[in-house]
Amino acid sequence: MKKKYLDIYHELVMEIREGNFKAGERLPSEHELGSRYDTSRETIRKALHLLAQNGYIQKVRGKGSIVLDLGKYEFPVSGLTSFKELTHHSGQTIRTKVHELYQLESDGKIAELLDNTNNAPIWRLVRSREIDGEKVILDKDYIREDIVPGLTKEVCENSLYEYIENKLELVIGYAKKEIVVETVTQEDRELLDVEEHDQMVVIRSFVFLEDTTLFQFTESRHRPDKFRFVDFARRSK
Amino acid sequence: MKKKYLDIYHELVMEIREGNFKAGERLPSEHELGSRYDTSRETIRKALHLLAQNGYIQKVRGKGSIVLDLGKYEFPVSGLTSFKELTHHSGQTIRTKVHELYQLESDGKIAELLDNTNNAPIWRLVRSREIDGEKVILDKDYIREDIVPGLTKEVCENSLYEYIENKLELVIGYAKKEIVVETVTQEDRELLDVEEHDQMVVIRSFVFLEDTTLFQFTESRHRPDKFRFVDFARRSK
DNA sequence: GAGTGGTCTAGACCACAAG
DNA sequence: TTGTGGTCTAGACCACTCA
Repeated sequence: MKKKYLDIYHELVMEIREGNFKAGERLPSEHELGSRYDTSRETIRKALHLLAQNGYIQKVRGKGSIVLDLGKYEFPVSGLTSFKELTHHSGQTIRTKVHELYQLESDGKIAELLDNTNNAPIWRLVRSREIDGEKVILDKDYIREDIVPGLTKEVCENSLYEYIENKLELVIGYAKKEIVVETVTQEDRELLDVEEHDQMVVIRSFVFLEDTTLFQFTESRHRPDKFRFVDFARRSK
Repeated sequence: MKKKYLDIYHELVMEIREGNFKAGERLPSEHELGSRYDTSRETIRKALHLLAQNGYIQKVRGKGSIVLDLGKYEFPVSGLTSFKELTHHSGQTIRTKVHELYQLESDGKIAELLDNTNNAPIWRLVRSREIDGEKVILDKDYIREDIVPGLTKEVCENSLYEYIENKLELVIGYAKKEIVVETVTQEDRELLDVEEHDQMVVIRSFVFLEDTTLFQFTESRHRPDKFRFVDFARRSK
């Protein structure tokens, strides 16, 4: 299905990134954009809604859509490398090592965690992440094998989500997460370069498909000096 | 302005909370809801979009809107009290103590942080939060006095945001946040019950009004054993 | 008063799920 | 084939900002 509003959204993102619309300035009015893209105002509004949700603009009634530059607000003091940079962007060396990959036959606790009613086998996957020569993240995953079959060491060493979304063509819908701080475990010490630290930042997630199926539980353990979480929050309207 | 879609949203939230629509079941179709509320389908869709954004339902094409119960997915191991419970809900005793409240005359670094071009005075506010008899959170705020005038010890001991949004009738638009872990400072030790901990979870935020004005910078320092952040994330469409 | 975004309507056609 | 949600239209009226 063709999504005109998505095309317009991507077009406007590009224009903002390239500086054709600058921070503090206003976008053309919705009426004007409607003419420019030869479409209805409601379709333009869908595109602008996406821009606002993703922090590119702020809509102000009576004035217009103001272009933002959230990147310019950098936090003082902490000169650490960002988590997003570490995991997604930039040319940092990330090496993944698979420590465990096997199927559990409906272990009681984990089966209950993932879904009370399902008796399918469950993958247990343990990986460490080495960034710039230091092993600082430990990822422990439990994944329903009936939904994500065919996992191999090679797949897990590259991007698991790339495999799930592109090869298996599953669509992830939503996730529930928590972030807490806990004491270092023996496993952390064995698989990571914990060094002098005695606490770890722990991110736990339940991950659901678009059709509401719960298929994965993840525990991601980060050495605290290498952890950073950045968030952009806005009221939902 | 009357917002029909907001009324419908609140009505449906109440029905879900009361169990009239149960988790796993489907809401009535958009067409059906349109008849029921005597409104157009697009207006119903706005209400359902809000429900989805806030984790009440998941829309599935061809099937319908499925009611979720994210509350039932509770994280194992960590039996700690949640941050949200601590700060927002429940009958826990929270006592706020104001340690500092005064105006800075355009201090260079802070002025630059809050806004390069503004020479208005800036409030410096330092508060500790005592929860169930332990002082575990230290909040340090810098607030533009021209936007938030009239701060008193009493206002800051109660809810600052209640004052800003209800008394001053300012509307907060969005915020940029980061979460990191840093070592305990001398100030933490003096104002909080740090005990044996040597690290703190630090949440820093830039807070903006609806008209894109940056008016506040906040540093909130939490004792790690009392910190918990819960998040519900979904793809924006 | 002119221009902006916010809400709302009454349709239309399309893609997907399930019987 | 029927029913569902997803996209899109061409209007309308309202609330707000600013000259």
